[in-house]
Amino acid sequence: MHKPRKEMIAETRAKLIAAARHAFGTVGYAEASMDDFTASAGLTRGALYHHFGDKKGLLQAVIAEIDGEMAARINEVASRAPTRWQHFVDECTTYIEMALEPEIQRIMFRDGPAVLGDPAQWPNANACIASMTSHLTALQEEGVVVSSLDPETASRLINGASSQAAQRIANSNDPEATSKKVVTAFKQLLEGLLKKPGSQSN
Amino acid sequence: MHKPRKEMIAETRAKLIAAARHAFGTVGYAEASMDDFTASAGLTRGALYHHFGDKKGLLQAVIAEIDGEMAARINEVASRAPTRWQHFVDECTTYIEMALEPEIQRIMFRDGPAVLGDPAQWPNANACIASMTSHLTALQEEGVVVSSLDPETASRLINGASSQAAQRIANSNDPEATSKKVVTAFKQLLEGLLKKPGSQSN
DNA sequence: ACAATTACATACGGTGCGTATGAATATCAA
DNA sequence: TTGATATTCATACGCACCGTATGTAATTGT
Repeated sequence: MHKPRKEMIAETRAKLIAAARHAFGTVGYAEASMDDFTASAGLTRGALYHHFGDKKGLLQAVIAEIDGEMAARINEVASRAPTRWQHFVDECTTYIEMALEPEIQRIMFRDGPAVLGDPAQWPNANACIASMTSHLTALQEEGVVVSSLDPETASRLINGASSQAAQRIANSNDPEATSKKVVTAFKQLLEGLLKKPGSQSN
Repeated sequence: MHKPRKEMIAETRAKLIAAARHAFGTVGYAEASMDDFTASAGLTRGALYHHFGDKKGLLQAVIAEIDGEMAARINEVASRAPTRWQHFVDECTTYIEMALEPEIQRIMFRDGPAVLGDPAQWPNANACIASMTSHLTALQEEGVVVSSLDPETASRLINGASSQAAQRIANSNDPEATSKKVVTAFKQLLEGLLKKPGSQSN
């Protein structure tokens, strides 16, 4: 007896996910040959179909993994910030930073939605949104943010702006300069959520 | 002599674009068989490769056509609005409305970016953004909008939020109610761009 | 230890894409 | 008018990829 069986299974699953993640992140989902990247993991498509059903299933698994990592990074940043509002802003900027990585951009923002549809409907990948939403509700209760808006809706809109922000930076030929411009514009948008001192209940 | 040749060519190009647009908009780019939708236009792949090079080229042509229509609709709405700021807001909401159509959502926001990459880099499909950008610059010169932000950057961010807004409405099981929530949240974000009365030069 | 299940590889057929080739028609010059 | 040329599009071919069906070795339960 060399290894417990459950371990072997988890290992092959992990190898397949890792190989697929690399392939999807570099050449893209459509161009990634199942024969190729399963072979690069020392396996065949047989294993893939057995564990994940089909190519889409494997993409779902990859996305779930990445989403988990993103949520972890966001919660990590979440730990230290002076005010809750600053905390929220940091979450957003962290999100933008993560979206700068080509792998995340490609898998989570381009191929993922194209293959699996609206990310809001994904069952396993909404941890980041959930975090932002809960913080927004708290900010509303504290009276920092206008109470008229639905937190999850706002989170989604901000998310859309974030991904555009990241793409703009990533595709720029002067990332430093555009990064500044993008972040200031982004923060400016966020200020629209703040309750103005002179207004009541809006 | 039945028809001038140039007309025949334009006709077949139009037929191919129309057939592809329908196929891409319904079953999606990846699932759209070139044999199938060229046949539905009474042609074969031979014509497609001759005129558009490959499947991606045809997608580009479809996108260019849709982008032209979107720009036309936006400029149409642009004609009448009391203030320039209201004009800008109307542009955004019109954009959201257009993004509600499944065909536009699928082709312009999902398959398009997945196949052709960042829409900001598309050579032929930026008319809507250009319009919004020019209006933003005008608003800055009038002192309505804060001068610290780059107009095109802001337009892109707003665009990202808009597409998310549209997706949220489109995938809702109560589109009426969520539409209200989404639009209010969206307008709230836009207010972040407005210059506050009490502040100077920010 | 033997049956049954599981984990994966192999083999096969079908589909869709890109290219190379071919045929028909229009254009143009003499 | 006519012959040469170019253009439009169809047909034919090979290849890569995907999904399934089947086979096999190893592991688990009894």
